[in-house]
Order: sequence, then structure tokens, then C-alpha cells
Amino acid sequence: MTEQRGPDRGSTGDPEGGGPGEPAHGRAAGRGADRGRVVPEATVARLAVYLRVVTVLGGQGAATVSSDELAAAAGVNPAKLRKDLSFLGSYGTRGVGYDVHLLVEEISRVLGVTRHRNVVLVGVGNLGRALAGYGGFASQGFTIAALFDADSARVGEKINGLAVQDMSVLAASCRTAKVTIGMIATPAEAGQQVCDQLIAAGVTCILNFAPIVLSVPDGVDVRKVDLAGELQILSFHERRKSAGLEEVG
Amino acid sequence: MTEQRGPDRGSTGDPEGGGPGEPAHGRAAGRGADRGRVVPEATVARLAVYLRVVTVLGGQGAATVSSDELAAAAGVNPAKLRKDLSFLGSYGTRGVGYDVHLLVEEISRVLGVTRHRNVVLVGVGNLGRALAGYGGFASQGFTIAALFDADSARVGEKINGLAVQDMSVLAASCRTAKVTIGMIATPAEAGQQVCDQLIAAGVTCILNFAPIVLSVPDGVDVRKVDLAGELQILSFHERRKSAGLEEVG
DNA sequence: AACGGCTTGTGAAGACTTGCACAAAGTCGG
DNA sequence: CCGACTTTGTGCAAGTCTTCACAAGCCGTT
Ligand SMILES: NC(=O)c1ccc[n+]([C@@H]2O[C@H](COP(=O)([O-])OP(=O)(O)OC[C@H]3O[C@@H](n4cnc5c(N)ncnc54)[C@H](O)[C@@H]3O)[C@@H](O)[C@H]2O)c1
Ligand SMILES: NC(=O)c1ccc[n+]([C@@H]2O[C@H](COP(=O)([O-])OP(=O)(O)OC[C@H]3O[C@@H](n4cnc5c(N)ncnc54)[C@H](O)[C@@H]3O)[C@@H](O)[C@H]2O)c1
Repeated sequence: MTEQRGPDRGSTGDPEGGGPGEPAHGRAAGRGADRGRVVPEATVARLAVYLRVVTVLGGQGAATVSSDELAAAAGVNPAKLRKDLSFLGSYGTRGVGYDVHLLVEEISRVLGVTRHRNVVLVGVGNLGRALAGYGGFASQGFTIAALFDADSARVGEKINGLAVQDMSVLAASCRTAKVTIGMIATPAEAGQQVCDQLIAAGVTCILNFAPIVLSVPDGVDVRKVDLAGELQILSFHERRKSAGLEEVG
Repeated sequence: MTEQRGPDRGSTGDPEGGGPGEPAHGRAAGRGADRGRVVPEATVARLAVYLRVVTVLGGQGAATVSSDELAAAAGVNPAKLRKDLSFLGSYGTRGVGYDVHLLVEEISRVLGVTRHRNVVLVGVGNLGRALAGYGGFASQGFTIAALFDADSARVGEKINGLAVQDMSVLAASCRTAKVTIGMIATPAEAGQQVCDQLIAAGVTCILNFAPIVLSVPDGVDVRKVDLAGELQILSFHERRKSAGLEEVG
């Protein structure tokens, strides 16, 4: 009932069954929308990468890309890429490749980023400031609609043209702006409480930077960004690499 | 040859074979070190979470934890947690649980964080400043040993008591401090070049914040933190949740 | 109109993960 | 010292994901 998605991927046992073994052809109208197709979680995570890569290729003037080219650019196996894209429907042309523009459109559609989404950020400290000032969100279809902090000394301060607001208006603000995604950049101690407040305000997706495991009701998605955890994973691999030196015998 | 590890988990086809199907009992001396045991990638990612959770529990005075308690706190299935911990060896006591202190020690050992590791950070901009000022790394066994930036206006500036250095001394600095982990917080355009410089300086593990796929030689591990990507994944789930409303028929 | 070359889409096999269920093993009260 | 109770460690089955290999399909050329 909690199972955070993060660096690993977890699997909360989605109600949907069916897997790759499904009689995939014969369903899902050949070239139309992906009606009823289940996109695996692992694929969703890669779609974000493909979207960025294919957008760049499009910007460089490419009209089509082959799965080999795209896979190389995204750093994945070509077969995996093709299978991933096949979940969106059949948008490639055999012998030619994928139409770059169409691909951008279709991936965006599946990811649900065809229209901008509003996001709120709670906790405007060290990290929160960096996030608030980051232009990379807007270019990917996300607008930070509001900033919140519990520190009254910070309320009212403008960051990147956006005023920091008091926590008391969080719920009203989220509902007005139809915000469904919240980012938590408060200290760990405040994380769970802020999370609860966000959910009470109607937020159903949370990106958590605090190093804690949030507990949320069903229907709310949480992804966590755990930087120290990332370093520990790297540390593990580092240790393994150098392990050979001492354990030769 | 590239395959970044990030939100998803990828699998670069590690040379190691063997899997869970291995005759796990009968090997790995019952209670001693985990000699020769292969720790699955998915488990490694969770070990970082367990380490944090169990550390907190220890700080609260708990002497032992059961797999159920620990699993609940970490947000995973108890059986999964036990299997994960079994890769470190047999450090639990049946009928009692795990010794908190011992567990911290063993997980730290496997993750290779028993002694502090030095890390360098390249790119002291918006995000880099936040990272440089973050105290959470040190408490997890990582010390930011040096900061680098290409902007001469920033070289010399002190952040959190550490001076920003010029890129020209990166290699020397890394070798002197025996740094094997590097963090990249430069704009996307500079990412690959900086990555190459880090590798040339002897770095073998990279944590990348730039929204690009780095290409690195074998033997170098990359993990990426893609915030816009995380939001897109959340967006996908959000879209799915609200899809029922329009597709009822 | 048929052909050769190239690339997609996907069945099938294999690899990896998860989670159940339970025997093994240890504790605690009597 | 024993028996009841608790909790670990893990065999096993069921998923989920990855990768290979190749038929099917599209294009341009002859
Ligand atoms: N700074 C980094 O680079 C970094 C890296 C990784 C993780 N993190 C994590 O991100 C979080 C924020 O880090 P930071 O360095 O920005 O910390 P910070 O202390 O600089 O900022 C925290 C902000 O949250 C606000 N806050 C505290 N309680 C609140 C509440 N109940 N409601 C709303 N706002 C509240 C504070 O007023 C402050 O402005 C921490 O959990 C930290 O562990 C930070
Ligand atoms: N700010 C955020 O919250 C945020 C969030 C997600 C991702 N990112 C990514 O992190 C990276 C950094 O973001 P930022 O907002 O800090 O950008 P920034 O422009 O504020 O900082 C970039 C820094 O890198 C330095 N730099 C440029 N080229 C360099 C080179 N070749 N060698 C060394 N240093 C160089 C610049 O001088 C600057 O100080 C970007 O790739 C961005 O997409 C940032």
C-alpha cells in the first residue's frame, strides 16, 4: 500500500493483468489509438527518455529515425525500443523507420503531456530554490504554478517571478489551478505532514525529494528522488569493481 | 555499452550469470561474510532504503527489528525484504528479528559505505549550489571533496566553505583525493564533455543531472536523475487515472 | 510488376523479480 | 527441559521484463 517508485521500479501489483504474452496483434486497431493497450511500467520510464531524444533529433532536422538510431541515442537495445514503441500502436514504417514528428506526438499523448500541467512545490529552501528556478520543467510541459513554505520569513519572497505562499492557502490554490502534481522539498521531518496536506488538497501524484518513505492512500502515486541513495548504489558498484583486487585467490 | 541506470533500472547484461535459481543454500558460509554471493541490482537499490530506515530505528532506541516492522517502514513486502537481506548472509535471529546495529553494519559493508567516499561536483549553478550545500551526503558517508566550474567568474567563489576550482585542475585534484565518484550538474550541452573529462581523471561512477544520455566506456557506471522525466511518468499515471472518466463506454 | 534491400512488429525463449507458504530455528514461560 | 509461539530463510510458482530471431511490410529500382 506504499511501495515508492524510485531508482528501482517496484511493482505495486497493478490491478491490470495481462503482459507481453498477450495476443497483442489482432487487438488494438492497427494504426489507430492504443485503445485498451497496457503500457508496462518499465516502458513508461523509457518513453520519457525517447521523447527527449527524438525531440532533439527533430530539432536537428531529421524527418525519420530508425529503431537502431534511436536506440543508440537513448542507450537501449533496439528490440526493446521497438517493443516499447509498439505499445503506442504501429507508428513506424517498415523499411523506413519512425516519423520523428509523429513519434513526438504519440509519445506525448501516451505520457499525457500534450497539454501543460500545473505543479506545486512545497519547501523553498536550498533545493526548492533550484527547482523553482529551473527552466527545464516548462520545456517539457510542466509549469510550477505555486510555491509554498512554512517559514513565514520566506512567505512573500519572489523566486523567478513567483511569490512564495503560506501553507494555509495550499488547498485553495491547488484546487483553483487544478494542480494534481506536487513536489516535496522540505526537510525529512516535515515530509509526511506536507504529503498529507497535498493529498488533502487534491494532489494525486507526488515527487518526493525528502529522504523518507511516504505513506499514501491507494490511488496516489509517489516517486522519490533519493540522491544519497543513488550515491550508495554507485558506491556498491565501485566496491564490486575494486573487489577483484583483494579477492584474487 | 551505454544503458544508463536511472528511474528505471535497465540491465547492461552484466558478465555475471547466475541468478536466484542458484543453489543458494549450501554455499555462502551460514553466518559469515557473503563471499561469492551475487546481490541482484534490484536488491541493491532497496538496500539503500533499508539502511536509512534501520538507521532511523536505531536512533530511536530500537535494538532489534522484525522483517515485518522493517518492511512496513521501508514500504516493501516482508518476504522481499527477507530475501534481500539474505543476500548479505544470515544476520537475523529466528523468533526475534534483526539486530539493528549489526544490520546497519552489514548493509553498509555491502554497499561499500563503511568508510567515507570522496565525490566531486562539476557545475556550480542553480542546482550545483544546492547540492554543494546539502548536508545529507555527509551523513550518508559521502564527502564533496571539490567543486568545479568552467565559468571563470565562479572559480574561487566559496560555497559552504569549499572553493570552486577551475576545470584545468580537475584531473590532478581527483587523483590526489582518490575520487571515483563524480556528479554532473552542468547544462546538457556540456554534459558529455564533462563526463569524458571525469573519466579521464579516473572517475568510474557518475551521477548525472543533465538531461542527456551519456556514453561511457565499459567499466564506468552511470546513474541519471531526470526530474522532468519523473514528472512525465507521474503525468502518465495521472492521465491513466482520469482516463476512466472519458472512456466509460 | 516483380525483386532486393531494409526496417518494423512480435512470437517465443530466457532472465530476472516478486510473493507465498512453510520448514527450520530460536525465544520465553512454565 | 519442554512445548508453545515467533520470526527467519528459502523452495517454488507466478509474474514481469529483456532479448533474439524472423516473418511481414514498405520503398525504390529495374
Ligand atoms: N539540497 C540538496 O541538494 C538536497 C539533495 C538531496 C535531497 N535533499 C532533500 O530535500 C529536502 C530539502 O532540502 P534543502 O536542502 O532544500 O533543505 P532546506 O532546509 O534548505 O529547505 C527546507 C525548506 O522547507 C521549509 N519547510 C520546513 N517545514 C515545512 C513544512 N512543514 N511545510 C512547508 N515547508 C516547510 C523550510 O522553511 C525550508 O524553506 C530535504 O529533505 C533534503 O534531505 C536536498
Ligand atoms: N536547477 C534544477 O533544479 C534542475 C533540475 C533538473 C535538472 N537540472 C539539470 O541540471 C543541470 C544544471 O542545472 P542548473 O539549473 O544548475 O544550470 P545552471 O546554468 O544554473 O548551472 C550550470 C553550471 O555549469 C557550468 N558549466 C557550463 N559548462 C561547463 C563546463 N563545460 N564545464 C564545467 N562547468 C560548466 C556553468 O558555468 C554553470 O555554473 C542542467 O543540465 C539542468 O538541466 C537542473
